[in-house]
Formats: sequence, structure tokens, C-alpha cells
Amino acid sequence: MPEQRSRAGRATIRDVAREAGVSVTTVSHALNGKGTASEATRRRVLAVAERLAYRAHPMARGLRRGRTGVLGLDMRPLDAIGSYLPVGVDYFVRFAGAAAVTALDHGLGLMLVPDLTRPGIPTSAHGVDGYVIGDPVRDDQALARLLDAGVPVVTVGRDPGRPDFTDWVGSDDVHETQRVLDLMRQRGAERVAFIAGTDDNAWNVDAERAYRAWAGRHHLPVRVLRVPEATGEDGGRDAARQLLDGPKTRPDAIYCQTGRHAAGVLAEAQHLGVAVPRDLLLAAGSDAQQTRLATPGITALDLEPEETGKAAVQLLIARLNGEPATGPVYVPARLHERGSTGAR
Amino acid sequence: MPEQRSRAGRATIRDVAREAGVSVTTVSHALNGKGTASEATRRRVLAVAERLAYRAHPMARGLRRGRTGVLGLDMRPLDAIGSYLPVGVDYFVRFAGAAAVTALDHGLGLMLVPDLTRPGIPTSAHGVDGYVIGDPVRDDQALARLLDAGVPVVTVGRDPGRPDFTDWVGSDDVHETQRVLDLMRQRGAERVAFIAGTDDNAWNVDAERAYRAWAGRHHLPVRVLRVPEATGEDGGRDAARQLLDGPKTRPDAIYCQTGRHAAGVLAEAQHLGVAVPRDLLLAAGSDAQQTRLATPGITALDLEPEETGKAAVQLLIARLNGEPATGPVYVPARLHERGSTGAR
DNA sequence: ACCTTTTCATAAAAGGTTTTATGCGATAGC
DNA sequence: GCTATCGCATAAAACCTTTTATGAAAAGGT
Repeated sequence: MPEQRSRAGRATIRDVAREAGVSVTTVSHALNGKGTASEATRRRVLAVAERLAYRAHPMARGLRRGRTGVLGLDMRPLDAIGSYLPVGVDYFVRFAGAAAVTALDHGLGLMLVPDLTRPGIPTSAHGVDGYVIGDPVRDDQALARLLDAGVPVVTVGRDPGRPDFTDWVGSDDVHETQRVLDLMRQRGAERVAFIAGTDDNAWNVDAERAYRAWAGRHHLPVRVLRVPEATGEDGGRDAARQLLDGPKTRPDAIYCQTGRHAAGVLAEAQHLGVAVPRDLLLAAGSDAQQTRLATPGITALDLEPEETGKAAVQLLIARLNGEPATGPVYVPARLHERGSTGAR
Repeated sequence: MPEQRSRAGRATIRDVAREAGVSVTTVSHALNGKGTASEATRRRVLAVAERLAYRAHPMARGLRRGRTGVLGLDMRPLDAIGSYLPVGVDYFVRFAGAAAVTALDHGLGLMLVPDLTRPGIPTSAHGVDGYVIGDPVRDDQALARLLDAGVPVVTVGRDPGRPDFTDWVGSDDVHETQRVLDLMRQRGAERVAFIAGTDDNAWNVDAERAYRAWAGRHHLPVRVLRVPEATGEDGGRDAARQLLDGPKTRPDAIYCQTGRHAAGVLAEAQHLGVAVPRDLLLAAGSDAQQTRLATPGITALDLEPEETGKAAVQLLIARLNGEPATGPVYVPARLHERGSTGAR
């Protein structure tokens, strides 16, 4: 008595029902622990299902339940990669990896969707249960579109143009920035320059705000440069040349948002004969390969991409389960003190 | 006359049909360019669909067509990340980014599935149209399972235990390895040591084979060390200490498979007072942040993860479309000559 | 005028699951 | 002995789309 399978491929619920001598309803109930089946029947169905290696067809189930079991991830940094520059490489993979594993732990898949605002995106992109949007910019289009469509969405870092939206995960940028600045001041800095990126996202906005407030509080001069994230080390080099030019008002400390800019600043400073940390203190607002491997190491905030990715997925799942909005989730950053601020 | 939508959320094909005064069949045909509808009807339907912002429900469509529109990606390096060590970070993100974008260009999504052999993976993982498996090890379990299930799959690098399986994409490791070794010999190397990883994948296997054959051909001594990939720079340091110990038989060149090992070797060599490239030539079989940023830069093979990711997705799509197996696709590597082999 | 194409549109089936409503037989209550 | 309750199982509807088969009307040919 060979087991009849409806089609070549996989066993369907109907096959299990036939084999177990019950109705499909009973199979479904037994498998999902839903109905009122006797213990004997339940066990028999389970055994047959196991034997046939039955797995509910994900799309049939999804169609019926209205849930895909897949989360979407749209990381703005990934868009920036478009040309595949190794920008944010470090952060991205740690984040995406943690997010994927966390989703997996909840029985969900994680789908990469490069850019939701691009035309002609795959229909599957509309089929996910919810979205994680990484580092939205002010009045982010992808975010707006999803919210309009009523899709549950969580962002990493808030949208600066959307103060009401609180379903986000990220570091307390104002506080963390202060921490680093305080460290520099403690190490003797009196003229701290600040190099931000040009992306109009919360991370840049809040850090700059924190810097200005901090300088004001301590009656220290304010010097802000904005350098495109994508310029990387070269951008940092240029900025350093600019800042270290006039010996008169030369800063004795530089705080860069990105690790790559910081690495460029370090290289250029060394090239110009400005010793770090003796003549110049240096720190970065995000950790990266470049800050870890530079000589001396560059003091940096580790934004804990793994924790952040995990928290983002967890928050999204909570939203999907209809739990009330729990406001923003702050992931504390870790401050790695390295040689660039005088650590041994 | 407010438009009736069957439910709160999105418009269904039925809504479009009602609004356009035709049957659902006609709508489907018009939208997919299938049936025999008059030009006038077709245009009217299209206009209504546009107005209602109608999009076919991905799961309903998938259920009917037997296609999800999603590809799965199971990168073994990502598994290794488990603890989220920045191993293969560089390669992974460039690969995954390119793969995602290529899939997107074909109207497909890309789903990250950390480890297919783990128990309790999400059902959605079974719902994808095909899989890309990155760097399978010998007799890879994930690969075996998918092939058994009849799922179309493409690997990056062949499974060393599966010579018959030709649906893979990757570099010609034997040839590329020779290229680097030839360069070192041309720069004067006479005793080249080889540091491989411990993963039993084609990349390690073929490179070591190429090294042994090359050394034999040139009557040069053979010295092979195997260091776990996950040990990174520290592993490289240890290996270097071992190799550079006895001044008697000390190698005058070291070839490392991974960039991180090479970076560790460089650091340790410098620590031991062995000047690179004067006393020791150094090269790596894969490019990474570490090889680019080291001082001096480390000569390395760029395995072109973007090209590889693109090629892998394209090959998978060809398979999905029933095109005959086109054998392995070789992606040529690029050799970056840097200071560690005497480039200026 | 009749038969044959051709054109255009539709009804219905299929895809696999979950859920709601229904039914049947047996036990319990009075 | 009649009815209410309960336990167990199932039929059928629903989810939304695509595809196959069918049919009506119009056009064309003799």
C-alpha cells in the first residue's frame, strides 16, 4: 500500500488526512492544537504527519491566516552600497545577522529589500508581515509609504521629521555623545571639533545637537564639519587637513561620527606630524574595523548592532502580536577607550 | 459613489473587476497580458487598477502559480557569525548586497536563512523558489537536504564531496592561487609557507592542492599550516610565531587564505622585527578591510563578491526558468598588488 | 440564409490551508 | 422516556489569484 501523494513534490494536508483516515479539518486541528479532537486521534494524525514529513504549505497557510511569516529589512546603508562601497559594512552585517537569527528564533524569515521607494520592486516585498527600516532620513519616503499602507514597521533610529512615531530602536545619541565628549575633556581637551555625516538622520542630528549643547555648557568653541558618509577615509583626510591647518585655532581634539572618517583623520594627522594622542585626541561615534585596527586604536562608541538588530525584530514582533506600542527602545552603547584618547 | 473595498486593507482583484464592470478573469488577463481582451477593455482595467493601487496578493498568486518570488540565501559564513564575530564580514555584506539587488532586478526578493540544518527553522524557509548556499563544506547537509527535496539550488564554490553537482559559481581557485604564488616567486620568494583555514570547503581544498602542486613543480619546500577561520588576527599571529621561529628554515614568504590571518601574520612579523616586504613577502587569498588598511598594504586576491553574488542569483534564476545546467560559472578574481610583496 | 471562424468575455476549477458552523451519537439529567 | 449537554469529527466557506474550458455574439464566406 504505497502512500499516495497528490503530486510529485510534497505531501499535502489531504494526503495526511487520507492516510490517517480522518478529515482535513481534523488534521489541521491536531497539528495546530486548535479543535476538540480525542487524544488518540491527535496522536495518530501527528504520527502520520511525521511519517510523511508533512509541512503546511507556507503560502496556503499565509493566504488563509493573513500572515507570511516573513519580515522585511530595508537598510538605508544597504541602499548606499548600491555601488557596493564598504560603507557601514561592519554595522550592516552584524545587524542583519542578529536580526535574521532573532527572526528565526521566532519562526520567522527575514527578507532583504534593498529600496522600497525604487520603482518595480518585487511583489513579494508587499507580502511580508512587517518591516524594519534602518536609519531613516528626515520624512523618509519608504517609512511614509509603509505607514500609509498600514504595514507594521519599526525603525532603527527615529525619523527626525516624525516626532510622533515612537516604534523605534536605537541608542540614546545625545547621552552617548556627551559621554565621549566628557571623556575627551577629562583627558584635557579644550577645543573639540566635530565631524558629522551629511545624511539627515537622527543619529547625525542628535549628535550634533548634543555637541553644540555640550560645548555651550562648558564654554568651549564650536567647530562643525559635515562630510558625506560615502567619502570614507578620504573624506576624513580632507577634513583633517582643513582643521589642522591654522596652528592658531587648531583643535586639540576631534570627534567623528563615523569610524572611517576618524581613520582618515588619524592618517592625515600622522602625515602632518600631529601626534595622536599627544597633540590631538581622537574619537569616533561608531565602532568599525577601522577604529579597531588603526594604530593607535581609535576610541569609539560601539552601537551594539547585534543588540540593536535583536531589539528591532523583537519590537516588530510585539507590534505584530498587537501588543501596545512600548515607545522607543534604547540600546546602550559601549565606549571602547583606545590609544587615540590616551588609553594605554 | 465611494469605491467598495472588500476589506479595510488593500483592494482585491474583485474590487477592480466590480469597479471596471468586468469579470475577475478579464482583470487577471489584462494585468498579466495573457488572455484575449480588447484594447479598450484592457486599458480600462489597467486604469482602474492603477486608481485603486491594486497589487496582486503575493501569496494568493504564489499559491496558484507555485512560485513565491523569493530566493533563499544560506551563507555558511553567516552561521559562523552565530556569535556575530566579524568573520567574513566584508565578503558577506558585499555578496548579500549584490545578490539582493540582482534578485530585485528580476522582481524577486532575497530571504536570509541562517542555518537550514538547525531544527525548527521557519516554514517560510520552505516556501522559497530556490536557494543559494554559500561556501558549502564537504557533503554539506543543507545542500543535501535541499537537493533531496527537489529544490533548485546553486552554491558558491562547489561541494568537495559532490563532483557531479555543477550548479555553482566561484573563482578558479587553483588557477588564482598559482597566480599569487607566481608573483611571490617572481619577487624572489624561495620558501613559501601556506596558511589555510580549517573549513573543509572547496576554496581551502583547491588552494592547498594548487600550492602543493606549484611547490612540487618548482622544487620548493612545502610547509602548510591550518588555522581555524574564526581565530582571525590572533590565529595569524600564532601561526606567524610558529613559522618565524627557527631562523634556519624560516620561510621568506607566507601565503594566507584569509585576509584576517594575513593581517595577524603581518602584525606578529613586525613585532618580531621581521620586515615586510624586505625579509618576508606576504599575500592573502581573499581581500578584506584588514589587507587594504594594513601598513604596508597586503597583496590579496579580490574574489569579487559583488560579481559572484550577481552570478549566483542569475544562475539560480536560469535554473528556475528551466534552462539547462550551464555548468560552473567562474568569476575571475582580481589581484591587488600592495606593499607586502614589494609594490611601491 | 446558413455555416464557419474569429473575437471577446466569463464561469468554474484549482492551488492548500484554516476557521466557522453544523451534525451525529452517546451520556447525563429529570 | 424525553430532552439537554457534551465530546468528537466533519463539511463547507473563505483567503485571492490564475488558468482552463466554455460560450455568446459578431464577422466573414459561399
